[in-house]
Amino acid sequence: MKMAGASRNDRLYQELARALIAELVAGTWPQGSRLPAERELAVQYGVSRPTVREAIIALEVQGLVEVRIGSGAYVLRIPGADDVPGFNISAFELTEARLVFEGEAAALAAAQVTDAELAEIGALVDAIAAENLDPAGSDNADRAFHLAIARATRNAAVSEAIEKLWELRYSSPEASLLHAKARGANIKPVVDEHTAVFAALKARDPDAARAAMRAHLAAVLDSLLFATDDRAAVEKHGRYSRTPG
Amino acid sequence: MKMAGASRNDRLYQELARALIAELVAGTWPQGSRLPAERELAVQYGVSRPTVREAIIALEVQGLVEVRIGSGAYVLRIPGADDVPGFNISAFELTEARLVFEGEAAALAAAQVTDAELAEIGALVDAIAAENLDPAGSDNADRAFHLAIARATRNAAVSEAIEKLWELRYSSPEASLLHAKARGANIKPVVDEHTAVFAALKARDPDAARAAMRAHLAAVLDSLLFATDDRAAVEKHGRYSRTPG
DNA sequence: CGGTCATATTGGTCAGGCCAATAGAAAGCA
DNA sequence: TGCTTTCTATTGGCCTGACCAATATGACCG
Repeated sequence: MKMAGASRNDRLYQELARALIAELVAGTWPQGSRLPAERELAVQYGVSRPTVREAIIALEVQGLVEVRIGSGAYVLRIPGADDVPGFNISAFELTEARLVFEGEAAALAAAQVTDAELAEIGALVDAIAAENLDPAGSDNADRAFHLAIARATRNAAVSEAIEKLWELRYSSPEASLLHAKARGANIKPVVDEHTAVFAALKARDPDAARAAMRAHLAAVLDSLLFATDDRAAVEKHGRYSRTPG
Repeated sequence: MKMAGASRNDRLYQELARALIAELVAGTWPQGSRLPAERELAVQYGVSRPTVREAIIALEVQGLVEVRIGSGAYVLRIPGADDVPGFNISAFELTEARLVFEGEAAALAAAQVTDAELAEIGALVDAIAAENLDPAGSDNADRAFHLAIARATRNAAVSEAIEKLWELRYSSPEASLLHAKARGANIKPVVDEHTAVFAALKARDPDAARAAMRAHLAAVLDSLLFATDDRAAVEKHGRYSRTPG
């Protein structure tokens, strides 16, 4: 199997799912049309039928296709085509907003976090480490980590607002694309940064938590800069670097 | 296989996925813990391993679990634990969140704001003053003032998140009720507070803007306290009063 | 011309197998 | 004793091949 954007350590079905989504975006199979049969896709992509099935299920769960027994898989929607709310928020804006907001959330959480939540967050740090071994892997653990901290503030409004930021990330094709592109550049540091945030929370030190979270997201911002040529974005950057107060 | 909530014409993996999610909700496998091995689940539920794999992939795509090769599937989050839309967000939580987030937004805006935006914001201060003369008046100008500042950050993600907070205010019956109740108690000061924020923006002083915005929302928090008997909420308050840094 | 039925196609599921990564235990070493 | 290395059982990843059920297609017949 030879697919663009693919990487090893990536489970085959994810690789295939990405390839199929790329085909959807490319217009190979228009909305409402039928995908090739599972057996056919298996031959085309050089994988087994179970792998094809797994990839199609991944698309199905995302609401991209609908499978009709005995008939085939039909395209429900093209990813990134309809998303009305997904304005054109750039990955920079998003990360800058997160830097500011999640930094404060971390500070609040440090003063509120319970032992149970600390255990949960600690486990997520490990999960992130595992997740990061795969350069093209998902960011589920990463997201869960940040949302867990937001929840630890005990303020539903805070966690709702931060969740909103993550939603924006996924609804903005540009943002999620650039993030994916930037992943491979900042692997090991990310683990240390998350560990630092966790340590500050564990110490229940609000200022340290804020600083650690800001440092982490500043690093993410840097990795985004490496992944783009947009000089305007580069210049815009920097205005969020300092710490508040 | 005998599972609650199952329906025919339902593919087996979907049925299984639902059952697994039910287990998650029931607490069978806590957050961070490992699910039974695929082979084991297959025996437990009387299905084949491919079906178990498909169900787990469905959970994985939804961000519920994370699969680590050679190790197992680990619970990332419990569905329904966090995704309870903000219908029960208290006015205190909301205002506390605004204090933190809008404070930072004001600081960012101070460094970015244009003369045109300053003129707009200045006009809104007057509008707020006029609005406050009417005890039964709306808070449209107030809202417009805060959103204008959010927009002046030049960061769509920031303004989206802050808009989200205002949406929560209106979608939460309790919050809007208490806000209405607290009106009238803090009329004149509110005008001065907004004027202070405006002055800091005009001076393009980020720290002053943050402080002014925080002071304003801290005052709102106080007026909310006067309007309630909830001692628990009163005690909870105060933890956001200090300025960061 | 329209309805019926046989058949090919397609997804659904299973069984069983082998490989690679992981993790925990056992053995070896300092 | 305590740390490192090695071995092995466990676990997920992926494949082959098969059979069943639902669907779609086209030939056949009234």
